[in-house]
Amino acid sequence: MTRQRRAILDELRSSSSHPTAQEVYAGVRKKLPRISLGTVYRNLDTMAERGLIRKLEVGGSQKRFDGETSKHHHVRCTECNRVDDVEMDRDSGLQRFLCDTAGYDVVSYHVEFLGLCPRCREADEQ
Amino acid sequence: MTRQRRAILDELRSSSSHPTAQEVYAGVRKKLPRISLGTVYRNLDTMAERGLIRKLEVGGSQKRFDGETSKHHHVRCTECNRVDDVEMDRDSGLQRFLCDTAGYDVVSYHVEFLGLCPRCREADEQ
DNA sequence: CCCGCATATGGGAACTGTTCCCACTTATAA
DNA sequence: TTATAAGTGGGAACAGTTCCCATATGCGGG
Repeated sequence: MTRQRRAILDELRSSSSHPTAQEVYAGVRKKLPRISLGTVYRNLDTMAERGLIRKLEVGGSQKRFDGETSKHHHVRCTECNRVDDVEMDRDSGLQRFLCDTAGYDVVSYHVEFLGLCPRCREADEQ
Repeated sequence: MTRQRRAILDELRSSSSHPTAQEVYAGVRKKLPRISLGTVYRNLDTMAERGLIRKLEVGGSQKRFDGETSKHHHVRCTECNRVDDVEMDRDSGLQRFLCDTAGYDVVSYHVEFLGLCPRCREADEQ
């Protein structure tokens, strides 16, 4: 656990905004100005593999990361791509489909809601 | 409706594999060898905007397209990124969450299942 | 406390998927 | 036809990410 990895983890855990790698990089640079972008990507990947953090499977052109590893779903703003959490019980109705779908060995699923976040809705109304 | 656009639409409609832009390009080139990749991207985007086709909001590094515009969900193989359809009733339980979630104006949602497709499962077992 | 070594880092080059630009062509309607 | 709005091909430019490698660092054993 290097200084850099620690800083990246702290940054992610203290953020509630599901940042992209570039946003994590920008944040961590305030404490470690010489950290490289490659290091940020490398650590985000290895920590995600080890289950310390979560790499979100959402649409959009950039990957997003989450310091909260418990299972939950997301809303993404179709305009600014901001991602927020959705509180929601595990839907047991969905689980029924996990076993026998197109011959797949289904191991998980995720739900993404799409809509306008409060900021963008307000901006649109003006 | 140009020759090129027609060919792209035909290619998509005759495929059940949710191809990426590059795969569509490869397919269309059999009929129109001089078509450019830019034209494929341009037409996929405009047809998606006009609702002729669908741009899938799935994870993975490449966008995928679907000639079938009716609402349905998807399974993606975690190994080869192949995408298949999931037959599933609209889950009215989920609809309840659409109105008041984190202040968002939610307009849609999608579900993506993740797992191993038959081919990859078989390959893994060997 | 220091050594050795596996592992990580910084910097930049390379890669992949996508978008953009522009001179030229084509579809469409008058 | 011809005018013109829209689309095309080719390639350059971009953004996000991964890779490479010489150097540096964390860490367990002596």
